[in-house]
Amino acid sequence: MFHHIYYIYILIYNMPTQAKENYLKAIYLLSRESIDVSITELSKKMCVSKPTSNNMVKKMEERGWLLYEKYKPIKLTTKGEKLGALIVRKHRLTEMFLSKVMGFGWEEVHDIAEQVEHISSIVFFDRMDKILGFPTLDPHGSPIPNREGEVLKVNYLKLGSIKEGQKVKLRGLENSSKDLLLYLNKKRIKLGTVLLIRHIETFDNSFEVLLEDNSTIVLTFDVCQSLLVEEI
Amino acid sequence: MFHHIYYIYILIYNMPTQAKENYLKAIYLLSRESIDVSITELSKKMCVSKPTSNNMVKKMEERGWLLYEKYKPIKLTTKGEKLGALIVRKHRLTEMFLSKVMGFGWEEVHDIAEQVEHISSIVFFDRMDKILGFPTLDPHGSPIPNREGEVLKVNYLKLGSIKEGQKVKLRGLENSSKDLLLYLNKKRIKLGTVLLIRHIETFDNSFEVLLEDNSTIVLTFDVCQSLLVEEI
DNA sequence: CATATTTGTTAGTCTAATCTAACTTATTAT
DNA sequence: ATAATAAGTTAGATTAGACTAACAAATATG
Repeated sequence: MFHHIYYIYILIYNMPTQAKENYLKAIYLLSRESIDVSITELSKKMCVSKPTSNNMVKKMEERGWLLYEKYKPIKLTTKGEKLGALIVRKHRLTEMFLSKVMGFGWEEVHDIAEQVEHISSIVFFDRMDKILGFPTLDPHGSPIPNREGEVLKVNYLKLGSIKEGQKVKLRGLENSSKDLLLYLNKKRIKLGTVLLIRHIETFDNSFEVLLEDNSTIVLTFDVCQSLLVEEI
Repeated sequence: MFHHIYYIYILIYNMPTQAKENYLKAIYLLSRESIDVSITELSKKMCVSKPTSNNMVKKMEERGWLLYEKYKPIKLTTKGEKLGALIVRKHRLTEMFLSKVMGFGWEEVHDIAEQVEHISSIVFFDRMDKILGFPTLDPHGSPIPNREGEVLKVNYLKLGSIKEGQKVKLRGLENSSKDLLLYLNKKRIKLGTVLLIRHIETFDNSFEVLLEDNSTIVLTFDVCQSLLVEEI
């Protein structure tokens, strides 16, 4: 008689709250960067106390989204992995939509997407996807997981590992901090920009780079390590 | 020394949570319909118990959003009125965006907007507004409050109050329930549709209406009371 | 190896938002 | 005018998500 109510209860129980979605996303992204996700690591990423993340991890384990043993790294289950990927999918699709359809700059999209990603409507994101022509990369060159949570493996190199004289195209960013994005704007560098490494200064590892407009700019090694490129 | 922290605290304290935004919106909309908002009324609208809405109303009064005296109707303050209007603004701008830019049907937009309206980014909604060309009405003909929370007064008539022989144009809806919208879709009636009242059946008050394609449809009085029209 | 440091856990508190049960105060109807 | 009904309130409980203080366990370091 009350089977329906039972199933609805189970359904709601298994829906991540906004907070849990954020934890899930954090664990997912850290894992993807091959970082061991400890309770401490997670609490740092989420800006919460250790007991808070500890507690959250236990609740998420109960829901079958991850496995955790004291002092061992947190491991997402298949279910948790998929949930995490789908949140990242919503985030990156939104970023792409904000950029391509609504005309926002790549430095503006993250903060807005951070809120939009928690919208549950599936049709909403499917429509974005369709309007965008089913993109595979977001405005920062990061891959958009597909509807099954599967991610295209992209294999770009850090500019810092490229040799003098090489010509490369900017394909992605290792970190998409607003500061970096604004810096790149100022230097007129965007995805697809062609860079020729004219000289690497051995003293401080800074890169002298020639742009297509024949202007030369100098990038610190730190910045170079944030730029993912493809040799051309 | 800690003045900044104090101000940030005050700022956050004065930001409505998602729940409070929903209460504010409900009170705002009920007030606009000239309905006396009692604790009971509010609890019904919000689908919560009376103690819950009672409690919430007290908290909102503390924040200076409304005035309440036992057994008397809830009255929004200027601040509360504006906050409420701005949430409705976000909701209706979103509906318009979903309809005009993303191609959703007018029966689909409400549920999605219900979530999007809680996004705090101001630039996000301003951009929607700009892309839409600063619309004043949503896809159901309801007015979109401006950035100051001011609302254009629209003065449409209920179809039910129109006399036989009159020709009218559909301008808005008294209630935008999904059922009504789907029904109107089926009858091929949308905003702007011209209706000629051919005959009013005295027996059940049903309206025999001629459409521009020369087809005749019969609308119950209830449906007629939900249709806001302009005489032409 | 012993100690210091880092990591994780426990216990207890807090706020927001919800509930139920039981009660009080108005209003309405007979 | 009084009893019945509706409206509002109080008290106490719950859950999610956060905190601090204090302690325990593992790892790292001198």
